[in-house]
Amino acid sequence: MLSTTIPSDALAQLTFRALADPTRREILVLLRGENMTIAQVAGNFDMTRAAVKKHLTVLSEGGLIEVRTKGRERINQINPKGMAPVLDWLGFFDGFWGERLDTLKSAIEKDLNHD
Amino acid sequence: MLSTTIPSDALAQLTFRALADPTRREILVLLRGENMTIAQVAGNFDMTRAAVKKHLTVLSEGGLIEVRTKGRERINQINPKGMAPVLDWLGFFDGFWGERLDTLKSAIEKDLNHD
DNA sequence: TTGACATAACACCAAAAGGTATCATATAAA
DNA sequence: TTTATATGATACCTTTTGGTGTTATGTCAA
Repeated sequence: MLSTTIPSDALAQLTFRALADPTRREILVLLRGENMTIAQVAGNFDMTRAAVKKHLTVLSEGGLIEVRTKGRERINQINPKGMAPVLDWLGFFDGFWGERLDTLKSAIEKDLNHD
Repeated sequence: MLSTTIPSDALAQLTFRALADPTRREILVLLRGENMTIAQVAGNFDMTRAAVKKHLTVLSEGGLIEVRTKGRERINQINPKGMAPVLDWLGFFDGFWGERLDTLKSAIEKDLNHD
């Protein structure tokens, strides 16, 4: 059965926006392995440090990373809780997906299997 | 446990982009209930048909909707399969996003069972 | 066939996004 | 203290995005 209330989208907007850029998603993949300073992140891209900093700011606004100061460095760290609004929004479609879809299901299943 | 292979992001880019705009997410919520022509979708927004058409094109490019012609009308219909690249990408972060993604997965799994 | 309607296909505009370059500031280290 | 380093902040440029308005095309119906 389909829900009738629309989830508050305002909460999710900044997160969706943060995820929309491939560089930012790549940064998340990097930070998944270890925390990094701005310079360390920038070392992985063919882009100025200032440009990387902008991406980090957007990620931070989207709640996907947290930044803590350590001396003159800024340590950027993934914030797993930040994905919650997106997952909530996707969850709104649960019933719909479940009712009709097979390809999506197999994608999810595949993921479940190699955990 | 963390995966080591980075998922192909090219596949997901158009989908993430399509989801990044609040109007487009709202359109998905609308289409979740019923299929609609462009005019019908536009009727739900304070925006010209042309503007709505652009959003529908982006959603289509992202694989999130499918359009079929019926006479002079274009019926826009949700394509749940289109969400798979996004869920795959999110699945890459299992260890981080943790329970919430698990919950989403189990909800979909549950739906699998009573098909 | 003719008229009404649903959409396509532009051209155009303003704002936002992604990027660079440059300079200032704070901190670690010599 | 002096010097090198890590970052912040600002200004500026270019491309993309979200939107409008107008005109053209195709299709249904009388």
